[in-house]
Amino acid sequence: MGMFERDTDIYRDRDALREDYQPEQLVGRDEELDTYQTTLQPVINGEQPNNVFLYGKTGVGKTAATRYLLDHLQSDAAEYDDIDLSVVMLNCDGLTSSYQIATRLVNEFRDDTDQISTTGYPRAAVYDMLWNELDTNGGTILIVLDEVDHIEDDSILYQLPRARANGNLETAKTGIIGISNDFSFREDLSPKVRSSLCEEEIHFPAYDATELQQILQQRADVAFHESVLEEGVIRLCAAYGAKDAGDARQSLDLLMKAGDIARDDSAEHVIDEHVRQGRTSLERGRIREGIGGLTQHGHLVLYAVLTLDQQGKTPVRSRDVRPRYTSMAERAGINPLVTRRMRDHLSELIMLGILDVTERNEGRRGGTYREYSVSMDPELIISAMADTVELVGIHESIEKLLERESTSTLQDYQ
DNA sequence: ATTCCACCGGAACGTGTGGGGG
DNA sequence: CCCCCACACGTTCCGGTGGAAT
Repeated sequence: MGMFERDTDIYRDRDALREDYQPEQLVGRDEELDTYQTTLQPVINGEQPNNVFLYGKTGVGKTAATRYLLDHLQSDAAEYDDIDLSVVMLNCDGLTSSYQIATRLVNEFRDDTDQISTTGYPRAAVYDMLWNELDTNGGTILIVLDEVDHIEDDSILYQLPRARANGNLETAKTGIIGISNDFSFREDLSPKVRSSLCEEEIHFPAYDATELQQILQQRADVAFHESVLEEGVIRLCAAYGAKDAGDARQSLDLLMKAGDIARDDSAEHVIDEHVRQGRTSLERGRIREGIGGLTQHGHLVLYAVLTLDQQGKTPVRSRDVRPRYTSMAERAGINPLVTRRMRDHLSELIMLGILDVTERNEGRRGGTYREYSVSMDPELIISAMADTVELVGIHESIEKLLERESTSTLQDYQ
């Protein structure tokens, strides 16, 4: 027997729980798929494709539906000699500008050996390269921009649909499929862009609890061997996704995590307890990821709120976070940021789900302000920070603070 | 209805970093 | 080598906001 043994596995096909798994049937999206299919029809007819705008919360099947239909579209298009269809899918997460999108698109069309840098060129030069690539490729080109709301300027969304009219493209017919979690993104678009990008709109509503359970069941049937899942596991995972507005992805991630934990335990069944452990583990990962991406100052601000929380001083308004933050910065030998900037860091921590905020208004006497509190187990955050953050002297301060917590002598920090 | 508080958050501007092309 | 470009992160300035107080 070697060092590695095959796990006696509860899984039949674990990949069925992965996000990129493509089930043969999409649950609960019949209407949306119908409309979607109709808007793609022109492609098969060899006409100029429609631009489509899909919106709906995360994990409601927008991307899945797109992949599903485009797969079919591509294989069906292959039946017709006069149709030359290319599909480019680009996730805009982490890309903030049209410029970034343009460079990525150029690279999508280019050989691995011929990639361009994502910075450095004049904007117009990148667009020229893009038109060039599109025209060289030719035919019908569908460009899917997933999470398109991450782009902060309209430019590419304005340019792409008009490229042909503006004489930048000769042969290629392009269609854009924009996918967004954020409906307000649509409102923020300039009217010209909105009318072209959003000529067809499809709304994906959140899954309800029943649909979520159906989806989980469908995947679980493939993923696990029979009767591995204990009664209630599916329901628990579905509830987890449902609390955050019908998010199937979250539910599936959790189910997979629970399965993995069960497997590590060499358990024969996945039980509620595994799901609960999975939740903590996912949560931990999320925090770690969020914290890893913070600036030094972001860490200091977080530390400030954490220590205040440990002293029972939360919820705390930004005004009262400030002195703690400055003294933290001093300890670390770093110049503290200006108040305005500190508030930005607080907001960022909220976006990451690490802090909570409530808006308060005391009117003429007190004015409006926000109160911050720690939104999850401080121990989790502290352990994540200990791993990802290097700030001389600060960890020690925190640890002392936590120890002294019990003896409640905290003058040091007053 | 109007005033006023306190701070929120947008916007314009500055600086440092890293990659371009010629 | 030079100067150009985009971008992340900060600072400065300031108009906006919503509800208690008047």
